[in-house]
Amino acid sequence: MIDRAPLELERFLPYRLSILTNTVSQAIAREYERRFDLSVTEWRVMAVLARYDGEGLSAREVAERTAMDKVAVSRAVARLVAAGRVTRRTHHGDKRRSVLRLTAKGWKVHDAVAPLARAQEREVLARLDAEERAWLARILDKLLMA
Amino acid sequence: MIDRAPLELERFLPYRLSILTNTVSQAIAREYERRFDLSVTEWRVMAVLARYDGEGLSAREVAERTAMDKVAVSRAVARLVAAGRVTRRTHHGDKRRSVLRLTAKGWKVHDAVAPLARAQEREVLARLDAEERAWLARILDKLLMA
DNA sequence: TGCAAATGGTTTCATGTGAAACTATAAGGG
DNA sequence: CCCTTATAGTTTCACATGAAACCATTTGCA
Repeated sequence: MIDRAPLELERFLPYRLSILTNTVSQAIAREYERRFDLSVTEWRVMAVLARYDGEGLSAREVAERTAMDKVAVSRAVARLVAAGRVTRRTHHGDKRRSVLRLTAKGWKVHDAVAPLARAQEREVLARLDAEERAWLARILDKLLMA
Repeated sequence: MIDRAPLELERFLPYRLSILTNTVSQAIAREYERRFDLSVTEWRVMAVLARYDGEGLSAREVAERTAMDKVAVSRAVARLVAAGRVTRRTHHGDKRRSVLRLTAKGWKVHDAVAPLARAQEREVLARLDAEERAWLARILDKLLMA
């Protein structure tokens, strides 16, 4: 049986996910790109550095925790270091590895952006009722695991 | 009250949506990009042309129905025309507008790709049970309207 | 009518991005 | 130990993308 019925793009899951992701991400990204000269990739790097602060993550660990590839991380880190938002040192005992940490300046940016991000998330979730939010969380968990 | 708790990226909705969208889209996109030399944007254009066939859509209408901007559509159409998959004529009575249609060759590609796309969607949805699928549809409807 | 504003579409420019190649260092196996 | 292989990270190249400028045509209205 040949499957020739026209594909209805607006009912097609990958398409709908793509639209939703773009609108949700862009809404906030534009804001902090403009106000802080901070790209999405840079923000993600800052977020994980903030979260695992004190440990001093390597670029590879950042890549793992942000689902970005190492090239993207390398570039984001280079910009963050140039902007004085992140320090990069060499790992004791493994000169290949870098040790990344937020600077005080980096923390200030983080503390300004984090509430914006949270507010944006709340705004989206506010359009759902409690039951829908619970299902959404569950569905994402399921689809995202391995 | 200042909101300084570290932002957990892996629980953050925009981030999770972004990961999910990328994995879902790339899984299939890679396949038909390689086999048919067809980008995601080109595929979307073909999908709406197939769906509204006979009417002969303009580039603007394609843009509306694919949520792509007019630049992206212009480029995708140019490639499709060059590949002989789409014809472009000038609208009767409005020389600014184009009238786009799939060629027989275009239909062949469409008929080969559409089942791949559907199969990919089914594969994702198969990871959810019936109840979850219903909620997902409902949640996307709600989040995507307006 | 004639002219400013709007519309359809393309081109240009500056920037972002992934893949692959590359450098440097470390680890592992004979 | 040496030498192959693996790993961390950067650079290069080729291409995708969005914003703004642009051209042609049409519309609205003084």
